Amino acid sequence: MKKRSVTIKDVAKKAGVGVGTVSRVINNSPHVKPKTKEHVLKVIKELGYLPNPHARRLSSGHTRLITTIFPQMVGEFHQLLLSGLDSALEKEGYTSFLYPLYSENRYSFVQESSDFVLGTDGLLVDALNVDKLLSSFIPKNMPVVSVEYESETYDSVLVDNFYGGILAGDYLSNFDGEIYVVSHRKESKLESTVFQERVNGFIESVERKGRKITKIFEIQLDWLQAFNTAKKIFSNSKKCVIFAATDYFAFPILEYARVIGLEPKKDFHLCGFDNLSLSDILNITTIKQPIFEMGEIAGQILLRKIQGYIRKPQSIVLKPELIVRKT
Amino acid sequence: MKKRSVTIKDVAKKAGVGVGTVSRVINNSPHVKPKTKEHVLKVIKELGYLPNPHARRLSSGHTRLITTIFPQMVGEFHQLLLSGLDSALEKEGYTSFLYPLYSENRYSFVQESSDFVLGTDGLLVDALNVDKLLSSFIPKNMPVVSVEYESETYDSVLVDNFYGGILAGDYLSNFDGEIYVVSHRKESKLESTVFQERVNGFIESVERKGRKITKIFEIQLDWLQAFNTAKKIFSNSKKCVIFAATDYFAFPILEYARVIGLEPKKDFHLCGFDNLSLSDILNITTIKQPIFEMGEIAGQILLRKIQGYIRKPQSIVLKPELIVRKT
DNA sequence: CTGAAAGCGCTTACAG
DNA sequence: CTGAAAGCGCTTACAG
Repeated sequence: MKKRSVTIKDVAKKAGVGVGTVSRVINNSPHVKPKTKEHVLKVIKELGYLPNPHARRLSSGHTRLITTIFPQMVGEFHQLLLSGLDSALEKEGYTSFLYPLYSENRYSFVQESSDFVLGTDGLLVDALNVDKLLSSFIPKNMPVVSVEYESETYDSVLVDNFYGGILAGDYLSNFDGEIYVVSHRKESKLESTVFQERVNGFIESVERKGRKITKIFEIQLDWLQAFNTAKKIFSNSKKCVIFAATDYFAFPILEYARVIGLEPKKDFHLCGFDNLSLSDILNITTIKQPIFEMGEIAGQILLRKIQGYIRKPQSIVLKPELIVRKT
Repeated sequence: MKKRSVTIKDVAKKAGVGVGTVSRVINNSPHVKPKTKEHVLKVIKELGYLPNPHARRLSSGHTRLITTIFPQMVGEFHQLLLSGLDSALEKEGYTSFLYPLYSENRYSFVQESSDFVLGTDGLLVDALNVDKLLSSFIPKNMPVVSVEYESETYDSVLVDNFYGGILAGDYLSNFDGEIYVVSHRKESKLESTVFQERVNGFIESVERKGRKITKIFEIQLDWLQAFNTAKKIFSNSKKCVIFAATDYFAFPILEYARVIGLEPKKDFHLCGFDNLSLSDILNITTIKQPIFEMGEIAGQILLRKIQGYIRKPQSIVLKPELIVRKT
């Protein structure tokens, strides 16, 4: 029932020019006489003409759009990653929109109706096993970059999580007390293994130092679970050192310790991972990831692939860094 | 240079049928003989055929896609809102992707290249002045729903923020001490006024009770700023009551109080807004918003508009609720 | 149930 | 600098 909207033909007719000319002006082609352009622009405004994006994309073959897929939304982390991505994309007039997989339904949706991914020029996948996720629904020639997961099929950019774990282990091994690890349990088989790698590095380091890990907890990405885990840890031993595989867990742990009157660096030691702003505020020792840079590099690679650069997929691995603060 | 991908014609030819038939099978039309369908499906698989979404959208006129625009990414809040939205959209085979406006560039991008919004069937805008944001770039017949902002042009669904402020005021006025408010300063003129309304309601209530507000702080949506604000507040007066216009601020305030050894409900009182899970963990008294419901209702309205339902724009206003905990 | 054909609204050589 | 026309890859009456 919605009345047909105004098309390029309507504009052409009213402006007394060919549709080609109208097309040129809306695409800012330099090959239009200024006077013609001005006139066409006026008619466009009068008619309230808005080019149909589907038609444009069908004939031009591109959209200047990128899809970004990732598991849960972790506000600050993604804002940083995406800012990095934006900084690369903007230069070429691209932008990205997001498709977070925070529910089962969303997992199946991407896999079943790849349609909306195919409707963009490229795909960035964060912290997910792209190789399994994409399967046969994405054509071979679709430009894809994997972040925080080392793909076998596509270019990847990630941080050396194992080494990050080593750094945390080397730091925490200096202190007395029982050693605990609080890590993330994958909620989907498709999530990447970054957490496992961090833990593996940590284990490696701790063992090299001749220490033992008392217990490893694996929980969901959830404040409350981390809080309750802290409760368990501190009920076992007041004197302890804890590696939280993400700052997101480090906060509630510190918080709980404070509630029961424990003092960081005296009663316990704690090292997080990520270096989110909250670890700065709370003065939590952590492993810093270059998040913005990951996004930026991923964007650059993606753009190159879209532009036709072909090469064997390779991985770019950035180094994490220990930031010692007051825990 | 990328080799032309396989089209519906290729499939038709190889399967020995017309393109119409291929179209019918990929669209799951019931008017295809099972045998034909099976055969075509086989050929599709052999050829690795993937329908071109742009062509589909151009001729069918729809995408079953919704754009969701909102300011910064606040992990949990949006995950809830979007889950509500999903629950409405999924029933009709729709899904939404996100376009957060966390940077200046993104603001101008939506406004300049409305293109990618027009490429979807509908638009959900959260916590933004839609009326100004959309201006002339969105055609009049585009289905739009506004959440957390009362639009003059479109349907809106929101919580009665003023009343929420009243609830907070009625609660906090019971306690002695200087009264402070920590609210959000808009980072863009286009952000909605929910925070202002909460504060207005709070002021109204407090004045009715014959009390006075000592100071109102307006800060960015940032842990550190809230933390530092708490520092200022507590350096003025140890005995105080604080209204944090979002739980996001309530946490660092509580945290700071704890660091300097203050005890909630004894030394100070605190009421947040939103009822995010962290306020539950930290036992912060707060004003609960029905976030999921907002998303769900918005989705239902959007769907109806897409389906052609036309009516005057109206607002649906939900009631917030005081949740008394240990602050 | 199926095929041939028109049409969706653009872009882009091509010829002038 | 500009117009007429082919083409992008589908969907959908229409006729059979």
